[in-house]
Amino acid sequence: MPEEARPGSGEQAKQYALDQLRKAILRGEMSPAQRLVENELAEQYDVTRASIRAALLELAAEGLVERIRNRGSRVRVVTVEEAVEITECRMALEGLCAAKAAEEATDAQLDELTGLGDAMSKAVGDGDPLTYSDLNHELHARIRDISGQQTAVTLLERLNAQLVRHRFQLALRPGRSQQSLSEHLAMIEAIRARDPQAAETAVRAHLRSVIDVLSC
Amino acid sequence: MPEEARPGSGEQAKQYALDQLRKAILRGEMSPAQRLVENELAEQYDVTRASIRAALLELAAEGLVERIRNRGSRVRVVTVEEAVEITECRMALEGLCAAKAAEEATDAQLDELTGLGDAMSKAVGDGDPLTYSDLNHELHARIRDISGQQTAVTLLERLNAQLVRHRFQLALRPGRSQQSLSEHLAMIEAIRARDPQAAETAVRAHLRSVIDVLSC
DNA sequence: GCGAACGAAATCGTTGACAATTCTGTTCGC
DNA sequence: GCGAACAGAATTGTCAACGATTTCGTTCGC
Repeated sequence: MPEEARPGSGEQAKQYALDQLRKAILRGEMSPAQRLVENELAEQYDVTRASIRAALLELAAEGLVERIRNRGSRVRVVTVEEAVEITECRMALEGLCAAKAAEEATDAQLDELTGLGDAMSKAVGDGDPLTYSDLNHELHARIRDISGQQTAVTLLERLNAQLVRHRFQLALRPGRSQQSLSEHLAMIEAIRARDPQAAETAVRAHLRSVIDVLSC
Repeated sequence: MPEEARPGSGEQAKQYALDQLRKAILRGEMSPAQRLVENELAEQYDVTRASIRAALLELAAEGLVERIRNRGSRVRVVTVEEAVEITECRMALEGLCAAKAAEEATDAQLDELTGLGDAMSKAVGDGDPLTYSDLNHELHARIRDISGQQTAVTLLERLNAQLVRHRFQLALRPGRSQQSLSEHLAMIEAIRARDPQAAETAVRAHLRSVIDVLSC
C-alpha cells in the first residue's frame, strides 16, 4: 500500500477521495462485490471518514457502488442483464448524439473522425485488440462531444462507467474486432456524409450487435 | 413554516431530509435559484446539518440542485436550451421504452392504457388542462413501467424531475391539449397493435412536437 | 446434537465543534 | 468621486467522538 500524502493542501479532501476511489474502481483494483469499509478507506487515502463517506454517497448516485443501510458499501456488480439494459440505453442516446454530430460537425472534426477510423483499421490489422478497444472508446467519446448534447453526454458517461468490467470480455473475443471495425467505419462514413438518419441507424446497428455478443 | 417534528424516530434523518427537500423542490415551494443554506434547512426540518448536507449532495447528483464549492447550494434553474436537451434525451429513451412496451405488454396492461386514453379524451373535452396534464404524466409513467427497462426508467425519472417548472407552462397553452391528445392516442394505438417500430415513432413524434412548443 | 436466545465486535449514522473559504460593507489612498 | 486593500460576518468543509444498528460467534435449553 503506497499510502502517499495527497499533493496540494488546497485540494478538497472529499474531491480527492472521490477521484481516487473512482479511478480505483474504474481500473478494476477493487474486486467485484468487495466490501468498502469507511474506516479502512479513510486511513488508506489519508482523509477523514466524513470525506470518504461523502465520496461513497456520490459514487452510489453514479451507480458505481451500492450502499446498504448500516451494512456498508460494495462496488456494484453489473449483471449481464443490466449490461444489456445499459447498452440499450446507450443505443438510444448515442443514436441521438450521432444524428446531431452528423448535423453539426466541422470539417476539422470530420477529419479527426476519419483519422480515428484509420487508426482503428491499423490496430485491427496489427492484431492489437487493446489499442483497438481504446480507440473504440475514443471514437464514441468524440462523437458524443461533437454532438454538443451536454445532457446526453453526461448520461452516457455515467452509463459507460458502469460497464468497465464487461468491456474487457468483449474486446478479446476472437473475430469480434473485424465485425466491430466495419460497424464503426460505417458510423464514421454516415457522419462524414452529414446524414443524421444514417448516422443514427449505423450507431444503433453497432450497439445492437454489441448486445447480441453480450447476451450469449 | 410548520416546523413539525418528524414522525418515527426510527426513520433515518438523512432519508427524511432528502424526501422532504425533494418534495419541496418538486412542488415548486423553493423559488428558482433560491439559496439553500444548510443551517437554515437543518433547523427547519429539525435534523442536523450533516443530514441536510448528505441530502443536498444526493439532490445535486440527481440534478435538482446545484452546488458550488464553498458557496452553497441553489435549486437548479433549467434554461429553455437545457429543457430542449432533456426532452431530446427523453425522446430517445422513451422511444426505447415504448418499443419494448409494445413487445411485452399484457392484455390487462393494454386495457389500462386504453382506459388512460379515454380519460385523457374526456379531460380535453371537459376543458380541464390540469387533469389532462396529470393523466399525461401517468401515461408516460405507465409505458415506462410496462417496458420493464429499469435502467431507462431510472434515467427518465431523473430527467423528468428536472422539468417540473417547464411543465406548467406547457400544459396551459391554448390549443396545445388537442394536438397533444391526438399524439398520445397514436402512441397508445401503436402499443395496442404491438408494433414496436410504430410505437417508437409515435413517441418520438410526440416529444418532437413538445420540443417545438418549448423552443418558441 | 440442534435450534434459538444472547452478547460482543464491527460498522455505519449522527452530533457538535473547529478550520478554511468566500462574500460584503467599509475605509483608505489617489 | 472611484477603485483597491482590508476586516468582519456568513457559510461551507473538515474533524473526532458518541450512539445506534447489524452481524457473527457462543451458550443455553430441549
